[in-house]
Amino acid sequence: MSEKAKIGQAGKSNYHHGDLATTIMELAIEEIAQQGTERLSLRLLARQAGVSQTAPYRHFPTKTCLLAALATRGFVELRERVRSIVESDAPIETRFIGMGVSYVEFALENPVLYQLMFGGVVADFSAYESLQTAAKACYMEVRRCEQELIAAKRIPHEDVRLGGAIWAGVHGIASLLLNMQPGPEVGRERNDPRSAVQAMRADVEDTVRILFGRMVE
Amino acid sequence: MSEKAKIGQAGKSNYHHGDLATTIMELAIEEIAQQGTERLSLRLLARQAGVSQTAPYRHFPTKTCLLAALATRGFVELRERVRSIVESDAPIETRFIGMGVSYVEFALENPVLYQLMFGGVVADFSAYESLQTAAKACYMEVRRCEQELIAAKRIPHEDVRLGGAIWAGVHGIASLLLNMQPGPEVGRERNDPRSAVQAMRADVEDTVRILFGRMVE
DNA sequence: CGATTAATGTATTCATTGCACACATCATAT
DNA sequence: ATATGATGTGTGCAATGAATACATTAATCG
Repeated sequence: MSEKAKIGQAGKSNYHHGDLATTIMELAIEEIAQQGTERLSLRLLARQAGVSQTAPYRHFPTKTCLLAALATRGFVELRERVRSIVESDAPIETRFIGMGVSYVEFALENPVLYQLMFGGVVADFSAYESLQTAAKACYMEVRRCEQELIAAKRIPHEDVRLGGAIWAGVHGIASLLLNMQPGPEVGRERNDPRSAVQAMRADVEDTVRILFGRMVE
Repeated sequence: MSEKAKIGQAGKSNYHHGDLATTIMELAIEEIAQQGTERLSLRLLARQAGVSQTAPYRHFPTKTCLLAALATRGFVELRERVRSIVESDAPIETRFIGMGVSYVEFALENPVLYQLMFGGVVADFSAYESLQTAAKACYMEVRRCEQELIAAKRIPHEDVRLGGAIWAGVHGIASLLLNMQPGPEVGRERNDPRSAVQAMRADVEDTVRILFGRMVE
C-alpha cells in the first residue's frame, strides 16, 4: 500500500499519470496566479500535464468543481495552521494574536487559494459538501480560540457575534492585503490606500493588535 | 440637451439602442447574481438587450473591461454613501459607527458589485485607471473619518495602520456576510459559522461596535 | 494465477464563447 | 447638407466546457 503511489513516476507506462488530480490542482494554482480565474482552461492544464485534453474532467467534472476543490484544500490547510497555533500552550492572549497573524500569513502565502475561498467565484458554496464542511471546520478553530478568551473572563461572554467579528477582522486584513496590492509604482501620497496597506503588511502583528487590542488586554 | 437622452426610448429607430452601456451593465449584474462571473457571456447580454451579439464590445472591448466598469461604479457609489454619512454633523463617534454600518449595508444591497470590487476577479486593478482612482477616492472617505477620530483625540494618532485596520474591519464584516450565507437549511448547531453570520446580519451595528468599540468610547 | 471490474485516460464531437474585421446607420457640428 | 465620429450589424475563427463512447491499466477475488 505504501509503494502504489509511484505508479507513473519513472517514465513507465505513461498511460496512467499517477496522480493527475493533484498535478492539475497545482498547475491550476500557478495558472490562476498569472492569468486569473476567468482565463483558466482545463484543456491548457491537461496539455501542461502532458495528458489528454479531456482527462482532467475525469477528476473534476466541471471547471467550477476544480475551483471548489482548490478552495476546499485552502480551508483544510488554513484550519491546520490555525489549529497548530490555538493548541499550543502559550497564554491565551498570545495564542489569540498569533492566530490572527498566522491566518493573515496563510492568505499572503496562498493568495490564489484564499481568493478562491472568499472571492465568490464558487458562488454556491452549498453545492459542494466537502467545501462547506471544510469551511465550517476552519471557522470552528477560530471559534475555539474565542471560547478560550471568554473562558479566561477577558471579555463579556454575552457577545454572540464576537466569533464572527474576530473572523471578520482577520479576514478583512487578509483580503485587503491581497486586493490592494501596490503596483510597481508605489504611491507615496499621504492618502493613498496602498500606503496604508503597505504599512499593514510591514507589520501584520501590529495591525492585528490595533484591531483586537481591547479584547486581549 | 435635456431631451437628447430619450433617443431609443419609445420604439423609435431601434437601430441605436439609446444607452446600451448602462443597459448591459444592469443586465450583467442580474446575470452575475444568478450565474456567477464565470458563466457570464457578453453575447447573452446582447441578446437580452435585443441587440447584435457583438454590439456590447463597442462599449466594453473585453469581458474583463465590463467587470472592471462594474467594479468602478461600485466604488463610486460606495464612496458616495460613505461620504454622506461622514459629512453629516453628528458627533464623530456616531458618524464613525454609522460609516461602518452604511459600508456594510452597501455590500449587502449590492452583493455583485461588492464581490467584483474585492473578489479578485479583475486581478490587475492597475490596468484600469478609473477603477484605481475610484477605489482610492473611496478609501479616502474612510480615511477622512479616521482623521477626524484622531483629531478628536480619541485615539493615539501615531497609528499609521489605523485607517487600514478600520477598513479591514468593515470590509471583513461585509465580505463574510456575503460569502458565508446560510443555505436554505439553516444550521442551528452551536458552532456553525453561519449562525454567527446570521447573528451579525441581524444587527450590523452591534457587530461594528464590537469590533470598533474601543476606538470610540 | 487469471479473469472480472472499477479507475483512469483517450478520441471525437458539438454548442457556445470571446473577439477581430469590415461594413451600415445614425446624431450632430460645422 | 454633409463630413465625421459614435454606435450598431454580420460574418468568421480559434478556443473552450462538456457529453459520449472507447481504450488501457491496476486491483480484487475466485
